[in-house]
Amino acid sequence: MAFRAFYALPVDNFATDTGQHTNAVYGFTTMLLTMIRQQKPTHVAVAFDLDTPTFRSEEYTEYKAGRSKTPEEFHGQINLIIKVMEAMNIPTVSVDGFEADDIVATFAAQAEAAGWDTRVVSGDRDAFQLITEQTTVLYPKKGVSDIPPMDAAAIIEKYGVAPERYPDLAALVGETADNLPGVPGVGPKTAAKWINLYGTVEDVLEHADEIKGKAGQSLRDHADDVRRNRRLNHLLRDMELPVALEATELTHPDHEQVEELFDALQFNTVRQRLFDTLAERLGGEPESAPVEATPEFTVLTPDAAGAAALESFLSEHAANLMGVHVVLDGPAILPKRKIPAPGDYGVAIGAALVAEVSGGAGTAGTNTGQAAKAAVYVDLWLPSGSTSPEDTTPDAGPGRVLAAYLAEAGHPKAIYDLKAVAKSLSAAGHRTALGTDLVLAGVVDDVLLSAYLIQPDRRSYGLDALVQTYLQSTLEMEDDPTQAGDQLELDLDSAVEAGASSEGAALQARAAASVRAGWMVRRLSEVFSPALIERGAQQLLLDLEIPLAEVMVDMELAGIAVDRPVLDGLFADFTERMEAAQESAWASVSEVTGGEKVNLGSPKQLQALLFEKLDMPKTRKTKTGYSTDVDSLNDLLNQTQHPFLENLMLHRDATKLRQTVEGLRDTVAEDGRIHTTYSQTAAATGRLSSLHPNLQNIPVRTEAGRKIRDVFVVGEGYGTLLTADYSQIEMRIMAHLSEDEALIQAFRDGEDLHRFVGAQVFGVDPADVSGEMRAKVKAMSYGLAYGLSSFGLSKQLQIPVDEARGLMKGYFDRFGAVRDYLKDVVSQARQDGFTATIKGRRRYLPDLNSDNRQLRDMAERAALNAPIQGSAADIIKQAMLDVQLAINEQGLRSRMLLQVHDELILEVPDDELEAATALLEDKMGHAAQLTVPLDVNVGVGRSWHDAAH
DNA sequence: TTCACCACGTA
DNA sequence: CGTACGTGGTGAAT
Repeated sequence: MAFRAFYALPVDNFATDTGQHTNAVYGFTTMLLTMIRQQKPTHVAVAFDLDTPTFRSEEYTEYKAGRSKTPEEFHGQINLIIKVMEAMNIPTVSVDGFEADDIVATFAAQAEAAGWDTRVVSGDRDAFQLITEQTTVLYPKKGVSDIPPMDAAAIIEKYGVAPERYPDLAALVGETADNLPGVPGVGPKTAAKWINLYGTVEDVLEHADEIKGKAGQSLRDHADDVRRNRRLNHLLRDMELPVALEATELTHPDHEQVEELFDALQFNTVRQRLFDTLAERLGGEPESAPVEATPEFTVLTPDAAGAAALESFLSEHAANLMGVHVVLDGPAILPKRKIPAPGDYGVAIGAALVAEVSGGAGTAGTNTGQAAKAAVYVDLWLPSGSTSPEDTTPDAGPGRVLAAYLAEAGHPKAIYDLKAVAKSLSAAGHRTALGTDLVLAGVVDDVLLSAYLIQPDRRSYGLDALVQTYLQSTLEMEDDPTQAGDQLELDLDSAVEAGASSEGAALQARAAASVRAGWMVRRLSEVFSPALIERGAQQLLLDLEIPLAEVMVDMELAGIAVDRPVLDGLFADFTERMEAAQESAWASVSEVTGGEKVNLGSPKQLQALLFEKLDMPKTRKTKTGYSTDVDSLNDLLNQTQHPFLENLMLHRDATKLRQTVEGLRDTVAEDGRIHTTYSQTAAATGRLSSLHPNLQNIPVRTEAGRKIRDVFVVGEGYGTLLTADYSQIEMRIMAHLSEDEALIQAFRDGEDLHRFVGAQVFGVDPADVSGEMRAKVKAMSYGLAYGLSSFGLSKQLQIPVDEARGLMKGYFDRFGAVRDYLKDVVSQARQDGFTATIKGRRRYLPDLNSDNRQLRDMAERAALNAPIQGSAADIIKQAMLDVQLAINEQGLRSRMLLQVHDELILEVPDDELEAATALLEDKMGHAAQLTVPLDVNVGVGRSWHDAAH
């Protein structure tokens, strides 16, 4: 059942912050609680398999062979389940040499003898043989929520034989999972026919000669297999068990132990369900409604009465933290290829405000009673039939009151995805009844950002996923997951039936969903707040990430102007190059291919051509064959001088550039600008990422690629683009964190870092450091921050491993503190379980203690890099805030448009150029106090390319 | 239509 | 056998 739970529940949604997976624990526990509630047992025991051999594997060494080994993520969860059982005072039994099903069968036999009704819950069909009048088997159909009871009638209906004959049927058919082959060509239907004709397996075999045809011959040929199967699938019913039947009586759980364990597992909701379920069974206090139940709410009418109702609601609750959920109707309903433009970022069509009445529940995790809640919903959508805001009387409705509340910085709000909400509210005036844009202030928690700070390497930060992980609940309208799903439709139907208009019903449903989401945001905030404080991440949230989200709203809305003709010209140019290279490539192999046009974009077809038809030497292995990446192709070119390879690489280059240009062209909005979207929760180190399109990977290294940067230009009404980037920020952070005197001195003296280091490593004068030496040292210095090995360095520099090792030794001899620092980072992280940046941003790396060497090594390299990359991210984020603040203070029109990890791009009116330059140098240069100066380079130009210095 | 894989652009 | 990302093509599976 634990295994079933493991595969039924998404492993990513069930993990503690430290990386312990809990999906099997969660699934098993909830399944057991459901069983207790449904079946109302007086006695419960749980049996486990052991890893050790059993009498079955002794008899048949192939038993259960060929099973893929247990996934890494399942590891350790069984022990956690046993701990949960201990906390619940439910005995767990396992016996060396036997399987869980034998234990279960023995318990069932004892119970039957004692005249008890028995339920066996098992994911093994062999348990069907235990079914009698008194004993029912609960066998999971799928997952852990659909576990129908199987009695004799159900078995007969499903398999056509009585339960006691089921193992006979299984013996004939075979069981793949146990590696027990049956009679080839015989399925359940044939087997059932024979069993009903003759009886047991032995009876069938006795009459084997009477069975005609292929099946009969097959049976005779495999009689031994069948007998073996039957022996092995027979469950023992007379074992010696270490626990007496009477000792399995269900009792009250160990309250303290459950609290402690569930704190560690971060089960915040099941704990209540556990106490409630057991209390209900054992006649304790009455069951309380779950904390996550949707609050009762009022939909405010779009008139003076609604406004008054909202006023009164706010006068009572606005001073306290409220969960605010804004219904966005936008990207979700836009066709995928539609290019977002200002006003298209999703439109706010309603908002729910949810408060927790003081005197209700305490802090998260210690809730014992039901929280008192209060909620209202304000719809902002244009009423049916109206085409413009004028059709309504917004001044009289609750919209104005809501707008004032949202804009009031003194009213604390918890929200989900501040940036997205603020963007859509800023466009509210276009499409809602309010006729004005909305301002959002007073956000003291964005649970999206809180979750990211707590666990920065999650795959999904969707509200539903967070609710699942941290509240073990769902956004679906019904708490019971087995009944979720059709609830919304049901509500709609019943409302329509009751005579309401379908529009009214839709409003009601929208309101309910919004209120529920608002409540979940409120609850998440409650759970996250203490967690943030415990991690020292509260400042990061309040002083860095939340204000940064607000800054990015304006950056995203601004976008960056593009020169359309230049863009189109590049596309044509790259297309031409691509086609030319393709023709040449095809021509250069036409003799081998017979003119067949290989798809140059298909690694698979390339492999066939290069390694089979042309019989070139094999390159690096990939999962699906041999690599055709640039390094490999260059190696091949050196060895074979085949012109196809050159043409192929030219084609690759041209295709990639063309693709980049095409991607940009597709995303130019109607305002002639490209609006990227920054993700604040994508990179585990704390960096931002850029999406739709990604403007953080625009080519720069090659001449042809750099031309693409000429496409990004200053927009109308502004004079120039201004770029400012940090020079060698990661190396400076390395110097700061390692406190290496030599490195620090180099930066303080303002020397060319790589020249300086080169001089040290090669033992020559800085003036005598050749370009080649400098390049080697540069590669090494940066590589160190990533955990580069001598092997990797040798490959990158195309030098012997010994030489690479010598380089590294030379480096560490001169910069010993760097080596000590790198060593300390890993050992400290192994101890703490996390790394931290200069602002205290953590990254958890549980794999540092993994048994798997590859995983462990990867985690070590991540541990080396995270503090450095993450601190750089902290610094530029701080700089962005400081820059924006200074722009505001000085009343400048200049505006930030892009961030590319260590670079900011601004749009500046001519008369502000001086002020903006000074401001950037100052704010970026002083965003952090390091032991070394932060050096900033500023460039100016009409395009991004020209502004590069 | 979805997914894994490869390849490749940036810092 | 250096980190952190996002995008897009291919080809197999659904």
